[in-house]
This record gives sequence, structure tokens and C-alpha cells, in this order.
Amino acid sequence: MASGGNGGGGRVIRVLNVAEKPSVAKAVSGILSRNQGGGMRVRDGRSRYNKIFEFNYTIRNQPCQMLFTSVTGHLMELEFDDRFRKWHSCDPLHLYDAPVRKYVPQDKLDIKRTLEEEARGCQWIILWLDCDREGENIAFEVLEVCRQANHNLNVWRARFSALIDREIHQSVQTLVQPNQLFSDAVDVRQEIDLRIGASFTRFQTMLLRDAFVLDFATDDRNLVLSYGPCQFPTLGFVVERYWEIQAHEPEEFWTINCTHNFDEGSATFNWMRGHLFDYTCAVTIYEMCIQEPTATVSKVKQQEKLKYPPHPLSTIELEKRASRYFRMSSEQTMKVAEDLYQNGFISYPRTETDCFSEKTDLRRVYELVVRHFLACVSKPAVGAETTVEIDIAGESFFACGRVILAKNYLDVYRFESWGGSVIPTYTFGQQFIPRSLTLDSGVTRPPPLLSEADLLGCMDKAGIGTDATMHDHIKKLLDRFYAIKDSSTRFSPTKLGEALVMGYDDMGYELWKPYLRAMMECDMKAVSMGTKRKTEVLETCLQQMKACFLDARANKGKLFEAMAIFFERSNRSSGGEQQVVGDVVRRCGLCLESDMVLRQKPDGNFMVGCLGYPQCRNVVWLPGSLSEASVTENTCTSCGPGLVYKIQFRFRRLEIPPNYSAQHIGCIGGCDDILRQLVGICGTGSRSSSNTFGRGRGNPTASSSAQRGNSRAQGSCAYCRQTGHLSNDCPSQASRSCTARSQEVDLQNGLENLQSLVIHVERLAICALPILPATGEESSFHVNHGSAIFSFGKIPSVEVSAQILLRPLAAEEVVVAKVLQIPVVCHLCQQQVNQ
DNA sequence: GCAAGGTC
Repeated sequence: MASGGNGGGGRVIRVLNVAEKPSVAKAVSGILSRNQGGGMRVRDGRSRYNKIFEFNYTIRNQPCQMLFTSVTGHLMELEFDDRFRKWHSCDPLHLYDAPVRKYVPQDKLDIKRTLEEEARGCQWIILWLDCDREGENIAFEVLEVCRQANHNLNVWRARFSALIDREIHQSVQTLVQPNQLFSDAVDVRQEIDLRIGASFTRFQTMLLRDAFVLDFATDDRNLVLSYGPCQFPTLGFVVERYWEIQAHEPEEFWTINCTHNFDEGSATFNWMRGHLFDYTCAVTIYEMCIQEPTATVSKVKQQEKLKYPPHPLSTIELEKRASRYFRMSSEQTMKVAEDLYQNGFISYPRTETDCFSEKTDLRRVYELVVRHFLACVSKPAVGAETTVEIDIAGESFFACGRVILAKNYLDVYRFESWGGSVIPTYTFGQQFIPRSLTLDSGVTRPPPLLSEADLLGCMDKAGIGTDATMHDHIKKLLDRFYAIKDSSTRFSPTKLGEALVMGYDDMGYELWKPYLRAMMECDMKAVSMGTKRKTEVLETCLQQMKACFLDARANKGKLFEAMAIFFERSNRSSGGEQQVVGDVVRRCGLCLESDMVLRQKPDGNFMVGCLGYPQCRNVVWLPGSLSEASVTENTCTSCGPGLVYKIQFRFRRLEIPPNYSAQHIGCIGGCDDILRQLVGICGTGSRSSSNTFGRGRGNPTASSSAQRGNSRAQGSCAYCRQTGHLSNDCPSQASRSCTARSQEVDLQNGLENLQSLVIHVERLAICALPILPATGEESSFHVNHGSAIFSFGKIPSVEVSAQILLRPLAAEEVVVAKVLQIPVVCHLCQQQVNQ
């Protein structure tokens, strides 16, 4: 370490030390002051929680007078400028550009004053914040406050991972500089979370709250329908499982069971085949067994089995187990853990625990923590397990028996058990006649609703929230009336929660899935590693989310439709008008039976839909920026079959780019470039699976709200959304890949038809950037493919709008990427995957 | 009245 500019020689310098929480300030001061002359003194700061410890210490031969205080987590918060704070102060869209500022909230002002006062009298500052990204960000918050009070501070960062003597002494002798990149990554997260959260929350609250009778809320005028990048995916997990259960169709299966009794006892033998769904097949085998029922022992295996104690308790594991064993909510568990920590019984509950108090306490969480610790350091339980296999008429059956030899850790860990079962002794080749041989039937059952432990597991796996915040997100679902928890701590969505997820799902968005958060996490990592710049990530992400927001707003009809399934319309809003039957635009090319007419939806968006609805769901959605539309008497000379009447459009000036005219006479038959471009820029009134401008493939009913229930389950096919098979086995896959192949050939043969390709990509995308990159311009965007993130590199020499996909890449998209010669590179292995 | 992240 360089010698401090204000230090030098033997003169004692004053060093301000700041920890993230009072307990760390106290613990580190205790370690550093031990065996130092003068001992340790404590005095109050302006905040009653954050004391100041004083002692002498020598850093690299420099005698120091150490002042050690703390903050309590983040010192600052990010907020919009005052003029954007009120909900009706601006269009929520502006929250993507509105100025934001960091400020010290009222309840942290006393800590700020302490820091300012103490910093004035010091030459050095050592930042002892936790060594993670949030800690680094807090370090810069502390620094900002202290530097304003004293410009000449010499700044150092202590890196430590445990509050043990050796590590603390070593870290203070090898001080480093704070890491700006780590802090930048947190700045990015904060700003994105704030802008997305506030814009979508205001949007959906103001859109839906007054439009429907939300009977569950006592005061629905003050209800907030919040959206957040963590709370919504958490809700998504709950809804997805709920839909999976709804979609489950019980299926009868058949199994053969065999029992054997003799002097030593009895045994139940299970059929090696498990069960069969084919009754005829099961009956045939059963009859074979009945005719030759003599059982011959074909295998006897004896082995020692160990049951291992649990791993040390992490915060999430503590929450899961308390929920499983005691049915305590994760929020309640964290409250108790916090209390135990405050009273000195357990170590800090929000980070991994590596020390345990010897004191005892009757509180259940404490008992769990202690017993868990004791189990961790105990020996595994030991059992002797016997497996016997028998043969009856060529069919195999097996039975297992277990004797517990030593309970070991199970003695102390009373929350777990290991059942034993005794079976008689069998020898190889032994024969016997079973006591019973039965053909039994059963039905498949759906998975259970998600338990709190399941939900925590899903969040943990998907990286939603941190160990300190997961329980908050779960509680938020309950507080917002998005989900309920039943008496067995299992979660199901409320009508509101289901409607919101359904609405976004019908738009084709996966805003309720964890991919967005995963992508943000990926970007944050890139910022903290220095491979991407903070401004670049912020700009890209917010631009994409703004486009997504615009698109969601243009498709708000889908949210309306989903809400209307569950709730009565309210007379408080003006959105309840009936749809008017409009003028005929053309004959429907899908059902060939009805006319397509121009209509304005209750939410204001325009569409050209088939009068054969609901039997025929052919629809063409028009740009979201339309204020008026009327069918003219002019017909298009290039589109067909049959007459296609042109439409007079009037667009909202502020919602279209300046180089487009607000008045336009256009055609929906597919020839109109201007209309197509405006759809690309402004989005449409819907993103239903029906095609835009009547092109491309479309399963006209795939995402219809009316089909809900059976089509959304996790177990349903990702391609056709039908149940009964997964995407791997999709019967439509064969024809689908043929389509993809022929399309590939078509496209390769005639890349002049690029417009349809652009539309094709758009239709599949979750949200489209409104800005078209210039031809050949370098750009990049990400694609989440299963668990891997792909990035599209150079935009090829065609005009195609950049996309951001928040879901796995479909086969057709891979073809599109291939045809466009877009390299798809795996972020994880850096290999090109579509060569 | 919005987010998520610290911690009291």
C-alpha cells in the first residue's frame, strides 16, 4: 500500500472506518483493538443504532487513531425528480427518460451527519462494507457523503469475507481501492428496476383499477397493481403451476401387486414395470401370472446404506425448512431470525452461518438452527438394506427391507426420519406361492400447488431476488392480492394474479417469466467485469424496455380481455362501450365464408376482424397509434383475392415519427409498406397469434383467452400449446420442420421478399425495438435459449428490426437467423451455435 | 400510491 498523503512519518493519523451494519463495526473494532494500547472506547453518533468505536492501531508501521462507525445498508435511494413523482404528473412512458437522482432519505440523515462530522477530522477513510456488489455500491454512497465534507480524504477499501482475527488483520494491512465497476452494476440494476417498476405499475394500475369491479379490495380506489422484475416472475411460478394442475387430465393405469406371508413375516412385492396405461396388455400379463403363480427368488442384494445429515443452513434453506417443518412463512421466519440475531443467539441471518451460540432457547427457529448445526457435525445414519427380486411367469417383482443400525444425526435432528421395514429372509432360487396377486388400478394425479419451499426453490434456481429479499417478494404477492396461501402453505393465484399473467401471456410477452431478470443479471455481471459499460447497458436495456412498454400499451386490449374473464366491468370508467360492427374491408381469406370488417375495440385500438368470430379468429391488428380509421370506396389494385377496400387512417401525431404523415390511405392486403413500418414502430392493438397483414403461419386460436386452462400448463407443448405431449413429441413438429425447411429454401431462393421475413421475425418476437439499425450496422441483442443466453451480432445487410426475445428460440427463428446469416453465439461457451 | 436492494 502506498503511504497516505496525509500520513507520513510517525505522526498519528485519524482514520474513519465505515461498516455496512453496526454489528460488523463492533466486531471488527473488537478484533483490531485487542492487544492494542489504550483498549477500545465507545461513543454515540447521531444515529442511536450506529455507535462509534475508537482505538489505536498500526497500519504498515503507520500509527493510526481509528474511528469505527457504520451505516445500515444503503445510505441512499434512487428516485425520480420531483416533477415526475406524482402518478398523474406525466405519461408513464416518460419514466424511461425522466431524470433520476440519488438522495439520502429522511431516516438516514442522522447517519449522514455522523459521517460528515467524523470525516472532517480524519485523513483516511477505510470502507469495510460487505464484499459484494451491493456493498461496493454502498461504499461509494458513503464516499460521496464523506468527500463532500472532506475533499482530501485518502480512500481505502478493506476486503474480508469472515469476521475472524487473521482475516481482519490481514485485510487492513493489504488495503485496496474500491471497485467502481461493481458499484456501477448496482447503479444499473437500481435504475432499470425503478423505471420498469414505476412505469408498468402506474400503467396497469391506472388502466385496470377503475375499469373493473375488484370486489376483494375494501378500497379498490387505492389499490396498487404493481409490476416488478422480481415480483412478477414469482407470481409467474405460482400461476404456471396452477395452470399445469388445471390442464391435468387424469389417466387410468394398471399395476400388478404381489404379497407373501410366512412365519417370519410378510413382504409386498412391486411390479418392476411400475404401471401400464394399456388395460388389455396389463390383463394379459396378469393372467399369465395367475396361471403360473409360483415365484422364484432371482436376486437377493444386501448392502449398507447411509443417510447423510443436511448441509449447513443457508438463509434460503432455513426459510424452506421452517416452512416445511413448522409451516411458518418465510417472512415470519426471517423476522424471528432477525430477532434471534438482535439478541445475540444466532449469527447474521442473511448471510451464510458459520458460528452458533451455545445458549438454548425455546423458540422453534432457534431450535431448528441449533439442531441443524448439531446434525451437520454428526455422523450419517446407517441402515442395512435388503432388495429381493422374484420372477413369476417371466415377470419381475421386487421388495425392499431396511433395518436401521445407527440413527446418529437423526437422534438430534428430529425433523427428519428414516423409515425401516422388515421383510423375511429370502435365498436365491427359493420358490413360494404368493399369498395374493392382484391387478390394481390407479389414476395419474396432477402435481400439487407450489409450497413456500417450492416457491423459494424456483426463485433461487432462476435467480429471482436475493436471499435477503425472496421472502419480501412472496409477501408482496399476498399483499397485492395476486396470490393466496392456503392452510398447508401452498400458493395459488387469485383471479387478479391470474388475469394479469394471462393478459401479458396473451400479448405474447414473457414479462412474467424469469428471463428478463436473468438477462439483467447477465448484463450486470458484464458491467462488473468491465466487458460492458454502464451507460451502454442502461441505454440498451431501457430502450428495449421502453419499446416493450409501448407495445404493451398498444396491446392493452389483451389485459382488458383477460380481466374481463374474471371481473365485472365497472361503470366508473368509460371503457365499457360495445364494439360496433364496422364496414367490410374484404372477404376473409381464412374461413372463406365471412367478411372481414373494420372495428374499434373498447380500449380504442383498431382491428379488421372476421365476422365469423368466434368460429373464425382471423384478424389484422392495426397500428396502436391510430386515432381514426374508416373504410373508403377505393379498392387495392394489387391485393386479393377478391376486392380489398382501402382504409383512411389518421394517426396520433405524437406517436409516429415526424417523417410519417398523420393521414394515410392504406391497404391491409399486404402491399402497404407505410402501414407495416408503423406497426413495427408503434406496435399493434394486439399481439395475438393471428397474423399481422394476413401473412405467415398462424394458429388462429392458440392464445385465445377462451381456450384457457388446458393450453397453458408447463406440461403442455411449447409449440402448439396442446396438452398430452411435450414439444419434443409434438405431432405438428414434423410438418412444422418441413414448413421451416421449405421456408428456408424459399428465402434463400428469393431474399427479395425480405419484408415478409421482417414481419415473420416481429411476430415471433416478444418485443421489437422501434429503431431499425442502419444496413450493416454493428448491433447486438440477446436471445435466451433454454438456460443459455445467445447474442446476435452484426445486423446483416437487410433492414430487419432488432429483437429481444425473452423466451427460448423456436426452430423457425433459428432458420431465420441462419438465412439472415446472423451469427448466434452462446454467451456461456462463446461458440457459434448455428454454423 | 410505483421497483429491488441494503438493514434497524
